[in-house]
Amino acid sequence: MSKAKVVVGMSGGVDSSVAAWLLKEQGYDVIGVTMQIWQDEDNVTQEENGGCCGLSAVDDARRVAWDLGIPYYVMNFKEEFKSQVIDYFVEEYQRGRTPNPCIACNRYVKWESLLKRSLDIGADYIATGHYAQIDRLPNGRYALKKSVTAAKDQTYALYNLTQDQLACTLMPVGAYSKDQIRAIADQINLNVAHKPDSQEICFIPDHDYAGFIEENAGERAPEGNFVDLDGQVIGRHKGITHYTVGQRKGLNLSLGYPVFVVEIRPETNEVVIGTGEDVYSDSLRAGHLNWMAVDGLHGEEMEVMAKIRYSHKGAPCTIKEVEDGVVECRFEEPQRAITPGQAVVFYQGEYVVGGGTIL
RNA sequence: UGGGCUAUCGCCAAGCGGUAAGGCACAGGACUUUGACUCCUGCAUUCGUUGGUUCAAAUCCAACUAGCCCAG
Repeated sequence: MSKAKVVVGMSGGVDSSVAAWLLKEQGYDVIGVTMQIWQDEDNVTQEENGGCCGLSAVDDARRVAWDLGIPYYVMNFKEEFKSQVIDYFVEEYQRGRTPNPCIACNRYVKWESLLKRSLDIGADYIATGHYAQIDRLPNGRYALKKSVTAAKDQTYALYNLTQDQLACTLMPVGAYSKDQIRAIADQINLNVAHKPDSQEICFIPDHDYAGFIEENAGERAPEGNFVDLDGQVIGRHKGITHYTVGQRKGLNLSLGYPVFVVEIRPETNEVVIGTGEDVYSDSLRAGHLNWMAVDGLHGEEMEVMAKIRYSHKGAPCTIKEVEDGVVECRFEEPQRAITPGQAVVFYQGEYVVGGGTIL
């Protein structure tokens, strides 16, 4: 009988490298794959900390695969990445929303496209170096479970995976802490053992979001008014794409006390400004839902912990479906900067119940 | 054109003869999958200008300049 075959998405970083090694140790037939998703072949700017998907990725990943003695391929996913992640990212900002491109990338590129091609070449599973675990629950559904180290947990960015995708996915790193992973990398002499963690959005290495959006949209977001909650004009803004809810820096507004973005109104091209208190709110609505540990609410209310952004610790709230495909979430305590476009992910205990996009 | 008032960092603003508070903004850094939040650091040898009094002036005096208000 042949061993189960698994394709590991290798970014060249410590986590996915160790994931590949762990799977090999566990007896899988491991194939390393690096997804090429955004670089221009000719314009190779090697960033220092290379994001999750930097170009340096290929060299490092190939080296690791060689060291581990596993076959290695580079697959081109630029088209998928462009249409599913970059276009989405740009359009959301133009609509005055703040997208989370990593979630879209995970769902539509890393899983949908990579999984399909992996199955095409005869693989049984795909695997990544994410800090998350997958369990099959008594109700038969697959659900993400938080990684053993809460600090590194990445379930938030993976809430959108489907049952089919989860059924064919392995995340061996989720059972370890970051320190353990680095220790393993050291033990097996991986040259990437001390590579810094990736951070920031991988396709905008220079952090110039507005410039990137302008370049990809082919037009500059028009300037407009900053208004206060009473509708009084209090200044001019540089274009809606420069702002996100809760933002303080870069407003260039000197009112004597700190002010923050409370709301972005694409219809009128206004950015609403308020005090630190004005940016708190106790409820939200979410659409584009994806259910995980359960298959829906079926008209029932549910008590969950909800995370409203990647770094949020989570807050208790009750959720209920208020119309088809839309869930309302009422928090016990007001939450800061609930931002349209960001994901809200619901947890019960260690498991991801589901999630959606904040409306 | 008379009379009065005010001129201190990009904005607001302490200071009232003893050698420039603070807030906001801004910049850099830490953190970071929101250019988010938060935190740390920096940010007027100089007080509209020119003179004068004094050991010592942003603080007192004079003139000039600018702005505001009242009178016309």
